[in-house]
Amino acid sequence: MIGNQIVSYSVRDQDAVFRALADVSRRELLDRLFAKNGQNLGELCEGLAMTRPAVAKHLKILEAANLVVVQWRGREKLHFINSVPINEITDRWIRKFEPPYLAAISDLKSQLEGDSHD
Amino acid sequence: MIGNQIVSYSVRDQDAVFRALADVSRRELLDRLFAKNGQNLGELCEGLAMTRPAVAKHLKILEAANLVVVQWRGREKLHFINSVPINEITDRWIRKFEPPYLAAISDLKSQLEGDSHD
DNA sequence: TTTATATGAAACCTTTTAGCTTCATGTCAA
DNA sequence: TTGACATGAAGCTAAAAGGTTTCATATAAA
Repeated sequence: MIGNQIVSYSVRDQDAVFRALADVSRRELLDRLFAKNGQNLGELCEGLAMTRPAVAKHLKILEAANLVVVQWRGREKLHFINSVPINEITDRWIRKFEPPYLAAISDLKSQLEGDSHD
Repeated sequence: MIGNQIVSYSVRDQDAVFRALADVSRRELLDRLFAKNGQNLGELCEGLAMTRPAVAKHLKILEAANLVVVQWRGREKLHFINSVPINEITDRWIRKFEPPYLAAISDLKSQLEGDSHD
């Protein structure tokens, strides 16, 4: 753990990440958090063609996949992006499907990040 | 187009890719094709706890997402990985969620590839 | 030409998913 | 302490997804 964020995921957990990313509404929520991190549920609902409980469910799934971490402030639940699972998956598929010189770049990237892989 | 492979995808098409990758059986099929490219349906079915029509359905979804391209040889349908959609998505999320020096690496990567982005 | 092989397609079933409505709980502020 | 606000939870419905069985079609080989 580094602060609140888990830094290494099992292959099993990666399934939750893939499935969480499969829904366009959830990707849109991540986009919104990228534009403005730390929003509460109410803010995240604004302008969406969905009810609040629906958004809450999506956020719960993102939380379960560790793509979003939360912090309570009084009665407000603030949502923050966690980029670690994304990077894990990105690494996996880069390594698998890119030509050698790109894999080398990926290795460099990992060294810069100080990751310990699998 | 470069040969048979489409090199640029719309945001709409990316949804098909995300959804295709959400299923563990389909990711396993991609893994198998990575280990040995150009397999036919029969080969891809071997040792899987699934019937042939099920595997065929999965491959159809991978095809629709352009993650797999096919080539007929007589009565055999050969399946090949297409890495382009993966790279598109990888790029998107790298750019969004990684710190600046990693985005810079991603830019370098793109230049090496000669991609024209969005 | 007949038989075996490789795949496609249709119909059906079950489970999961995405959404809703309604109600309950906890926290802040007057 | 009362009322407004922010969220959680339960129960329901409709649609999508993943799988099966059965049958049809096209190609290769005997």
